[in-house]
Amino acid sequence: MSGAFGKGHHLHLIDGSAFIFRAFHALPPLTRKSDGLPVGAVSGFVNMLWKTVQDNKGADAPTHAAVVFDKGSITFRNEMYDLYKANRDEMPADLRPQIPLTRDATRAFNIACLEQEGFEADDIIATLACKARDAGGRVTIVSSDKDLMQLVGDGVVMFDAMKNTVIDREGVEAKFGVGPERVVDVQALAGDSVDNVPGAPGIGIKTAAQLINEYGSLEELLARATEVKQPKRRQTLIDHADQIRLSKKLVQLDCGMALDYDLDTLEVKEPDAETLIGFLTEMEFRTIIRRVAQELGVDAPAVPETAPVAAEAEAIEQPPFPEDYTWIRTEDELATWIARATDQGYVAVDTETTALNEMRALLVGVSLALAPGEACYIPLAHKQNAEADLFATDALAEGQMPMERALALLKPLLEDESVLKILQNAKYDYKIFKRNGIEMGPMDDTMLISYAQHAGLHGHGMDTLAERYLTHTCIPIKDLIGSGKAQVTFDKVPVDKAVRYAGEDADVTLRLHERLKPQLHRSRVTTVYETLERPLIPVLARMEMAGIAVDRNTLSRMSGAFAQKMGALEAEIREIAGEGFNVGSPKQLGDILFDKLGLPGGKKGKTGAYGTGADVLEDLATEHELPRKVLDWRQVSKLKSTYTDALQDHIDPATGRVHTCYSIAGANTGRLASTDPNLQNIPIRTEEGRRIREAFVAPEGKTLVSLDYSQIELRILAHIAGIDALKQAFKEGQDIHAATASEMFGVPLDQMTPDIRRQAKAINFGVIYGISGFGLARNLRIPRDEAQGFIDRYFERFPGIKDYMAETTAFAKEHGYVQTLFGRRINTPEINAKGPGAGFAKRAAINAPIQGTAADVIRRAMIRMEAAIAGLPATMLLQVHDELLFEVDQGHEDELIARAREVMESAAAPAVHLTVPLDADAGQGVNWAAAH
DNA sequence: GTACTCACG
DNA sequence: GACGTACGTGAGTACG
Repeated sequence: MSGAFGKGHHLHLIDGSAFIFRAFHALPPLTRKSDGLPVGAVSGFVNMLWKTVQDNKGADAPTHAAVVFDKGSITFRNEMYDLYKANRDEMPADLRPQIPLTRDATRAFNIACLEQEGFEADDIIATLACKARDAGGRVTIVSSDKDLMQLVGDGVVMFDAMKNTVIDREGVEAKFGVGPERVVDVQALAGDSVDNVPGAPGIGIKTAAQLINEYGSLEELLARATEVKQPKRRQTLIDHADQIRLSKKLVQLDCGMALDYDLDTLEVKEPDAETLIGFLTEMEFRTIIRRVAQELGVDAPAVPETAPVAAEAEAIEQPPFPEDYTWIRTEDELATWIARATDQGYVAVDTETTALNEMRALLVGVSLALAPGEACYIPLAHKQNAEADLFATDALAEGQMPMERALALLKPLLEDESVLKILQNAKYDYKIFKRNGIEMGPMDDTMLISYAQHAGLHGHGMDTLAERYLTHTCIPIKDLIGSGKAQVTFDKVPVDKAVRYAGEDADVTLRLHERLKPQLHRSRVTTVYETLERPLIPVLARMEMAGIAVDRNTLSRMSGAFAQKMGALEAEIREIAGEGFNVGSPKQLGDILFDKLGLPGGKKGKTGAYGTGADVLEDLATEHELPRKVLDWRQVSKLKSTYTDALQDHIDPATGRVHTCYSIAGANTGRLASTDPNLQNIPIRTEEGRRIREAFVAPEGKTLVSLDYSQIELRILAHIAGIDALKQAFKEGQDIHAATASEMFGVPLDQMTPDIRRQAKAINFGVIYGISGFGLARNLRIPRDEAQGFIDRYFERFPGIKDYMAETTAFAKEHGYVQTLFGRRINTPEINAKGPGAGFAKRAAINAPIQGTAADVIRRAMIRMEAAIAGLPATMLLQVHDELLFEVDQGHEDELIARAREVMESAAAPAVHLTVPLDADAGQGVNWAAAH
């Protein structure tokens, strides 16, 4: 492509500064091995640049490209408004030295590198985009910065490299509610807390868009401000007209700045291999060197191995992912791999099965990895290709050894105490092997290794981890088994394809282990991983496999009764509403309640739909009889569909029991989560719902025993925040909510009323959740100032709580995470965000150490429980956050309760000495309702 | 697939 | 000084 820039040309403008900050914040700190220079942001920047270049090699490839940077922090905007961007934190010390290196990187890629003193990157991008567009070419701005959205239009789009999405005119309208040409008007009104653009106080993007759409433009709006109906808005617009005009100037990008560059100089050029490799070698980016060298068709130079500072060297040697892996067909071949694994003392293992549910899944094959790029797959139960063999689809495919022979060979390896088995989501494979007579151990789990370090930052599934830590995209399982109706089980997958997929899984798992395991130490969560995560794998596996007996007849009878009740309610509702409608549709219900019946109630934000939640209906129930009926219907409907119907489908035909699946790494705080089915939300709060627990039964001759921690989160709060009055109340075994009320309101305990106690209870819970006047007011249905008064009094009476909240928030802001008493880390990446997200993050940060510590305590109890009740005819079945449910032979209930209580009440020790006692309440009965 | 609603701690 | 708010989950249903 040559000649002056014009029609047919395509210019890519990459927002370099945004790239750098994103890289810096998204990646763990990485230093150059030889001298410790921080290079994490450079590494991320280079990876993103390389990815952008590679992804854009298709038909729509750019003919011209440039990376644009900010230069200096003082721009012409500061002359207009000295507070512009004044709220920006200073650049982190680790990032500063990396800035020039990112310029070097850009030049090494042979991409034009643009910056100009006194101008922001945005202005350079604006000027070039306008020029290119006016010359008849097309422009793609690689950025997700909303300030650049004003440039979108004919021939100009944005590309969000993170989300991989194109932002065009429609995308802008979705974000701002107006077209690109009015974006500055909306921004001028709404202001921007990130850039410290003042805007109009009290007006956000929503309101701004509405005003601009109504008046056509900002100028028109300001000129006719006196016509605005809402008095508050009108006054704001009149009072702050100058400030709004200034804001517009601040957000308006300069399309006509004098540039030192010409579009034609931005023509895309192939990078010079020597220069680029040279730069990367200097940076010691081994992985990317290899990839770049491969792409450019040159040999990758070896980066001299300097002595790593510590064992947790970051840039691990990573060979490319091979096209294929080894297909193990014979026992001899398998024996060779097993011998090598045994010899080296570790091996990554993965199983392929016919289902996600381990109770029903059948083993189809096993893969092993010994080193990065070196993995094999042992197919065991693949079916003959159905198309090739129409009449014998049950026949096994060629090239597989007998299942029992393979398992007999694998068993000694998998059970070898001296060989570490590395798995992703080990509980799954552990159960599969267990069902095949193999008790696997010892194990490492990359999912849990990631969770211990990165809870709160991202998910811990293999695809996510591979993408993030290996920059590798895994073969999607859908490519093999399809999706939806056409989905097949893994045994129908042709073996050659399965080899590639399964081999990759084991390979990725091994590489993730190499990458993440050494970092456990650095994050100081090794003990968390080793004492709170890993030991839970076999414990939970055994609980899940034990399952709990559920009586189908009880559920079935209840379903019938619920169906009748729903029918009756539906008839009544139809009568009252005067027409039939789907009560289960919030949309239709909203139309009936608010449009047809004209009940008071507003629309909700995002979708414009009416809110019809229980709290709304509850308020409406005083005005009309319909909402109450709907509430009743909803309750019954929920119980039927979610519980009495759905639970029946989860009864395993083989065991007659329900086997839930616990996810260890599901909840950020360290809590477990229960799925398929969720047995942690079985009703209890209403009498009718509670009866569902009667269907959870003890088999003949056995009893269900339940122990639950009493007020564990409040106790932990009292300990952490050092609230003597609360601690004393717990030590004396007082009713804690009554004691709180007594402290707060000065009411003696013997004169306590249920209502005062109820209010204190709500405050106690509120404190754990990161209280706000608004939230408490809503919960107690009292005026907001009254709620705020309660909170103020609470803090006055228990100043330690306020201190705890302030200290926790400050810690989170400084470190980006909070900790439980046992050292569990919960990352809080949003804590320093501006805007409404900050409130959420703050409350989550306050809650996480409390909820997380309680989660740690019960984990410790569960891990110790098996040994403590060994010898008793008892089994631990379920965990519900602060409750453990057991099944025990009749006659041994008291012994079980005594031992389990001892374990639970002493679970914090010796790691943590709690200054409050932990109490566990016990119950027993023939079903769960009776046992609680 | 997303939004809404509601079950639990 | 306004904004939008209780913390953490999973599942069923409606709807585009």
